[in-house]
Amino acid sequence: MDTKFIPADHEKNLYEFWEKNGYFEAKQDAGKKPFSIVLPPPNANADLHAGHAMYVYEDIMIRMKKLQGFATFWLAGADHAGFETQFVFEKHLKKEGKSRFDYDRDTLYKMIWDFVVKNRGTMEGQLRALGFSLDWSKTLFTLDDKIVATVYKTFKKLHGDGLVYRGSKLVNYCTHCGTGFSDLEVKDEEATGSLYSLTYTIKEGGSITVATTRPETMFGDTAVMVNPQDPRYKDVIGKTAIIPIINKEIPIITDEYVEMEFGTGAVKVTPAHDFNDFEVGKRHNLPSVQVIGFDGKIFGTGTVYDGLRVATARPKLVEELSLIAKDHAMVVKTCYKCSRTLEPLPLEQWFVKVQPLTDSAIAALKKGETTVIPKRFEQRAFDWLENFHDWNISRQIVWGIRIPAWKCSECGEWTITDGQAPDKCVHCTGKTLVQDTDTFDTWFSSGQWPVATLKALGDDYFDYFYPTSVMETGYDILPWWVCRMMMLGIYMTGQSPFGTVFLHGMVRDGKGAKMSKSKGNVVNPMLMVEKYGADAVRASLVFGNSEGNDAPFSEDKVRAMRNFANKIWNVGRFIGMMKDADRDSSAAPQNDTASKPPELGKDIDSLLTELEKEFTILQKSTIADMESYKFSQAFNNLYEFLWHRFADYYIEQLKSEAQSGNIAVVKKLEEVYLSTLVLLHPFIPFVTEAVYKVFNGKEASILDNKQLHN
RNA sequence: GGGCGGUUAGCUCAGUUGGCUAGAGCGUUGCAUUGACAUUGCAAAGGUCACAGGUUCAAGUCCUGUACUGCCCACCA
Repeated sequence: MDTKFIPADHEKNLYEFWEKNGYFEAKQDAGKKPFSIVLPPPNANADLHAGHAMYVYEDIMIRMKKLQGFATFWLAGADHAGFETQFVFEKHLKKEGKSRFDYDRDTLYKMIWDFVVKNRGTMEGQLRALGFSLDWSKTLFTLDDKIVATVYKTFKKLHGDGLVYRGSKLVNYCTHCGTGFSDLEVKDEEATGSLYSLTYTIKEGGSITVATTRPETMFGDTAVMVNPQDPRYKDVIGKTAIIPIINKEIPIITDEYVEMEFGTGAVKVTPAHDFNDFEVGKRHNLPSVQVIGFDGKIFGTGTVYDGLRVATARPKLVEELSLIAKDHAMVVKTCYKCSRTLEPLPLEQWFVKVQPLTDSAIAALKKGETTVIPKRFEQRAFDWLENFHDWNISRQIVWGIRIPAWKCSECGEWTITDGQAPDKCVHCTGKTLVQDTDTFDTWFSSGQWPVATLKALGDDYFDYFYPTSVMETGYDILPWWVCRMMMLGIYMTGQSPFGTVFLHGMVRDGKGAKMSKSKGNVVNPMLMVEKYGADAVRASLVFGNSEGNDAPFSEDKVRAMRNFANKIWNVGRFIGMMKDADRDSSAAPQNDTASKPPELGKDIDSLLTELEKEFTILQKSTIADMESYKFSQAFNNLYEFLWHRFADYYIEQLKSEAQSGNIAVVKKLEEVYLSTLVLLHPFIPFVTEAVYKVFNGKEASILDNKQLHN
């Protein structure tokens, strides 16, 4: 054995040994209990970041359950990550001086496909480097035919059950990225904007002034609104206001929604470009006039403003009308990808009517079919589920699963299929059908991931492993993903897709600050693996943290854990040397103690008993802690025991005895040491397996150890 | 405006159902060492557990309030 544990000399070989010998392959076994986790599929196209390393909790659970004799299955997969990937690809195109508009749909799709396929191996290699015991023999991709087939089927079923409808609503639309988003994808930015006073002449005489942050939308105004209780405007209700420049006449109406104290107490109503106004418009049967296009430019006003972007039109209008502005703290909705301001635009989309789905998810949580750990996140799940709006699942991008809906050119109705192009319209039997150009929101398909994957592998897998045991992921995607998986999983199968939701925190830098490129504090986990080994990286994320809390990640901490791995290695090395010494001394002719059994001194005897006892308690508490998802505590106890009790105390106390040839002492040390390795293995698989092999032979694996079987 | 966290050694954090003489990692200081490991060992310094009340034989741990701080959500134009 080397004097140091050098991860690079072992990790790759050990991983290959496990993978080649099928240690990670799931097998249904009627004699065993199943334990399954579906890996949140990382973006196929991107490198792993520190957050992905937190999936170590899944590896810990899987390896522990394997050691306990369960039939385990950790399902690997990759996500096409629709918009995310297309966004990256477009940046890539831009570098070559091109844009998405230079290609037709099929070509663009094909190009992105090749781009993703080329990069996908990187991510998978990184998961391997972290030592994750994923079953690679059953890897799936979110665009695999069988997965897509399930997504089509679900959509059709939802439509058939009246839970999917086509609706024209306002959508937060990014005119730069060319797509709309769901509520969850919108990022609010605090900003100091300007609140302008905009005056409309009243036809019957006088004028009315409204307060607005977006004067340019006045071209699309279809009413001016005041509070019915407002004495100031008593006389103008029902009269007609005239929009400046275009001289369009619009009514002055009343609605309780107007806050008298805000601004001037009068509001312009633009149903086509404001969410509140859209609702007001519906209540009062106001027409909706769109004046901002999907390209972000003003149109249809018949003025010089046509063709101007909002950002250009606004100052121009402010100048032309000499509008007076006041600083105003406001929230601007921006694109979470490109950070540009979003425009609310009217668009026909497919919506999922969420209430029946959220109801069943809430019920599953209430009756404990699924439990959330840490508990505080369960409340959050309830809050989300109770407040979901109908879910817009259409995205105006190419990279994704195209929606299997065809519009009839004759009757204008939609025909939904489970994938194949229909030969005729189901409403009027018309033959000219055009497929929707939109694709599904990625979360609509990934929301079906646990069901779709197991179904794709075959009913025997589905029947044995569904519902899965644990869903482990970051708390940040509880609403996006976890809630949707419950909603859709229950809808598809009648059962919640997982028994436990275990949420981990965000990885922070060494100072506890959010990692971000602009701050330059991003720690690359793969670099740390190269430098200090996967065991060290894994351990550093678990050690001294509390589950569900954000976890600081720093080189210092990784180094400390590297030292621990090395300590484990050297304890093994020392015990190995003692064994060799015993062999040598018993072979020595002048050794007369070899003929009689070693007599344990009283002190030695009680030390060994004490050691045995201490280990037994440790093993029990480790199992109990892990059952209750207190992985960090389990690991900290193991660390403390192996280093500061076993090595610093017991070995030091028993050192001379062992060196002078007391076989019983060496044997006991070896026994407890190897048993501790088994408990440590889920956390730091490489060094434990490496040492285990030193003691048990090259072909042995600690994963075959039966110490934890019942 | 709501909701949820956090506030414990110089730094980053643990502290499970109240029993703590309050811990860890890193950092700091001193000593040790050619035979498992300097990626080491031994020892030490360092905390009125944010603040104010309360419950209790006993509170870092439970309750109430305050301050500061972080995150999430929300249609005031």
